[in-house]
Amino acid sequence: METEKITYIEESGLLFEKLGLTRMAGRVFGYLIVSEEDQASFDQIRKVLQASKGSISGTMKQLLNAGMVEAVSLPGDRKTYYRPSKMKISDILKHRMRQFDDFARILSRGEELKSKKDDVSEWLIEASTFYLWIGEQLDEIIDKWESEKTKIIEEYRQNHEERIES
Amino acid sequence: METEKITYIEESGLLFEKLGLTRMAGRVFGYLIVSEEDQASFDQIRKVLQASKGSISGTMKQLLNAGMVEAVSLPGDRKTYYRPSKMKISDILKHRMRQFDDFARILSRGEELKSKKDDVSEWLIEASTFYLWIGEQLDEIIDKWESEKTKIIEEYRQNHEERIES
DNA sequence: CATAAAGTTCAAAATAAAATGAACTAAAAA
DNA sequence: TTTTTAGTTCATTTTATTTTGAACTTTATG
Repeated sequence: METEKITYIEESGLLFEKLGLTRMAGRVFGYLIVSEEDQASFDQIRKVLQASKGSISGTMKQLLNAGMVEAVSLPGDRKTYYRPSKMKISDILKHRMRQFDDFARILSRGEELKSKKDDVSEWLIEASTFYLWIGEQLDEIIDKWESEKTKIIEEYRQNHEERIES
Repeated sequence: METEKITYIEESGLLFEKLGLTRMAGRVFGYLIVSEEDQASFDQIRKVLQASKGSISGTMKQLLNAGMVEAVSLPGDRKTYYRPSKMKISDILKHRMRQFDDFARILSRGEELKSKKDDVSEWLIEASTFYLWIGEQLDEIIDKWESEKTKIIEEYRQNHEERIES
């Protein structure tokens, strides 16, 4: 495998770690992305990433659970193959936004626990309202994306090409 | 301190951990929120949370760095006091959105590294465009929030009161 | 049915992250 | 200037997370 791709796989690992997932999950996802084959077998992944079966087994479970990869099985072949799932990208965002809901909730509960109303209380109300509101707005935006994405992607593609040509 | 508040502080710790920060940072933030005093001293925080000076020192640095708390000093008093910062709540969101930029970037770079263009490539283009686009949309929404927040908060407040009365 | 390949499980080992505590620095007060 | 208080630093310890590897389960195939 090309050095560039190996570097890429490691960077993906580091990013996943930053996002609160595991490094190995990032490596597997990165590998599935840059691999030229449609899918990779368990053992192929294990060999490329030089990890143990146990580690790959646990990682695949994580990724399947997060909906980031899909398992593929073929008739007449007892192996399991994996590929990046073509999940709705907006679902990842929606999922991540739940973190904001949690944050909003804790701010709002904090406000309720205070007996004295001061400017921190004001701030807490403002902040928790913001997250409630932004959640609603985002739902609308995501609907817009789903209905107009072909057009939007085309616009971005043209912009990108212009930049390359110039 | 009331049991409820102690529970709250611990829950805040757990949430911060889930968000990728430290448990202690969450506890300190939670405490500063529910404390009835305008600000808390270093040693007061240390005592309430039963932690070492070293731990509090490092945690306060983290929180100051993340812009979540502010330090206050008073003339004729060598202590440093801390309070939750009244930062623009939308800035926290903006900051968190950088994670999505990173994610978009790695998807897009993965697409560039593939020599074969297949449906994973298509998906990568779609996904990375989505994050670019959503970032722009969010900036607009945040502007809207900043200019209309008083009105929006008032609307939410009324809704909340209605729910309580009924 | 017996064999072998493909994965899973889980206890133990390795690694990483966070907290402690003691020695240190800075700055106000006596 | 000396003392005291407030906080920082950092090596060590504690705790939590990840990985390994060997024994086990499952499923296909001769």
